[in-house]
Amino acid sequence: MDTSFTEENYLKAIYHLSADESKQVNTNQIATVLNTKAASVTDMLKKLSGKNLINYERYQGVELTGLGKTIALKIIRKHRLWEYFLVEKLAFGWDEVHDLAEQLEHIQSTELTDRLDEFLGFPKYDPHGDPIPDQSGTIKCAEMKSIAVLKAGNAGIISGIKEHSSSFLQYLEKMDLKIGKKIAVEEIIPFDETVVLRTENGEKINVSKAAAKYILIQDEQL
Amino acid sequence: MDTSFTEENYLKAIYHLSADESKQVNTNQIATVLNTKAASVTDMLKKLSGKNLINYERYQGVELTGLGKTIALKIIRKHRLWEYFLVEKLAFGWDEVHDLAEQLEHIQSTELTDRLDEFLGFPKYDPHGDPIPDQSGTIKCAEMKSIAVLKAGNAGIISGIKEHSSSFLQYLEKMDLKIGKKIAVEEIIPFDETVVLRTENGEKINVSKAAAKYILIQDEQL
DNA sequence: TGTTATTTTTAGACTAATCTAAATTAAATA
DNA sequence: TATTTAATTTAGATTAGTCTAAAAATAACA
Ligand SMILES: [Mn+2]
Ligand SMILES: [Mn+2]
Ligand SMILES: [Mn+2]
Ligand SMILES: [Mn+2]
Repeated sequence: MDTSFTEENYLKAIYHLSADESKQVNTNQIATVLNTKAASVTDMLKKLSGKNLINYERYQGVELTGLGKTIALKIIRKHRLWEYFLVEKLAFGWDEVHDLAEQLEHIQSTELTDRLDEFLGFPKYDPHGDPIPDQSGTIKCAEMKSIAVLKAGNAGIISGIKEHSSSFLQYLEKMDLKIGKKIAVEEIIPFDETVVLRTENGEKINVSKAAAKYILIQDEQL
Repeated sequence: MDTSFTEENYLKAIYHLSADESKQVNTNQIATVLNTKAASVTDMLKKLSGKNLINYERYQGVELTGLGKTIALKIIRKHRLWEYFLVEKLAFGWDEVHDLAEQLEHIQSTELTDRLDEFLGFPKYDPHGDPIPDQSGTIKCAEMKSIAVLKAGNAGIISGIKEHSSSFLQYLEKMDLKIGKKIAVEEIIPFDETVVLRTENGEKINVSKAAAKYILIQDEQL
């Protein structure tokens, strides 16, 4: 029961696509996120199906089996632990670590993963606020909402993002909108729905509707 | 100018073989250390030659070009830095880290390598006493000799080993023969050439001729 | 030096992962 | 419902890396 680098990437892609949309995942969606062609995806789906990692019927889309989900979560665990390591120990910026983690997530050794986890102090969230699955593959999924749905007066702690492109990460960096920061919505300007945020130290930050959609907050600290 | 996982392993193997024997490396030697067949090696030699990473003429063996050596040293640098990380930061045993480093050495990013180096405090030697090439690929090659060639009364510091199998590493572990330990040769028993070592704290350790061959010492600390 | 043994290379085939182009199935819509 | 459009699958080819078996070159040695 060995999974190749490539198979792992497919499982991870299917996991993320089905988490976002919580339904059957289509061939073309997978092709898009993996930067490959639909024909290649079909070939791989047959292979993964043969290994009982996905449920697949021609033309009907796919979903992960229990085994497939377990493997996907192991990859995601490694990805996020390595991202945490790179930011916290090697002083990389949060916009610089994803591509490296894409490589490191394929290192095969649960022993290494678990020791890294311990070395890092069992972090719950990666640098982008995404939850890190524990040894058993369990994810602590905090209740989060986009600041685009908030009303004036609402408050919370920035806890996650829905967009991981480095241009967006750099935007947040520039705006000083960091994970863990406490913010309150002061007003929403009607004209273009700009969200005006107020931070704990009185700073005012204007966020466009487009950006607000991708910023997630949590009500209270756990 | 991109080198694949496989190409990197060939370059590394050729480097190590030519360091040991300091001459042309043969097809069969490479096949042996890489656990592959001579025919596969020939194919790869042609490919590496086409990329100017080795000098190769049919039936005459190979040697690395300057470029090939540079790449090999980068892989070795990464291998040894990761081994150091695994032992010093994640508390792995020195007999457990080689296979993991075989995977980690192929992670592509000089930025990561250099930051890891810094994080570790720019170590000069890996857990097995092998020198870690610096950023420019320079190796500090200390003068070492096998304790099998010593006479009674000679002394030095255990600084390296010539055999990296985990069974040998575990043997040294059991004998409490660690890198950095100061030892003196008390006597060499004529019958079977057993080397009797005396450590700084008065401990006596008997080492067989077979094992003595693989243990390297240095005269003085630098 | 001629013959045998060893090493190395070639020839041809295989697998994993990919692609393009064509065929098929399903979905959308007139 | 019939027709058009979009999504998906198949067919056939390609590339990297590997293999076995056979041929060719070199080395060993009688
Ligand atoms: Mn990431
Ligand atoms: Mn992340
Ligand atoms: Mn090693
Ligand atoms: Mn080592």
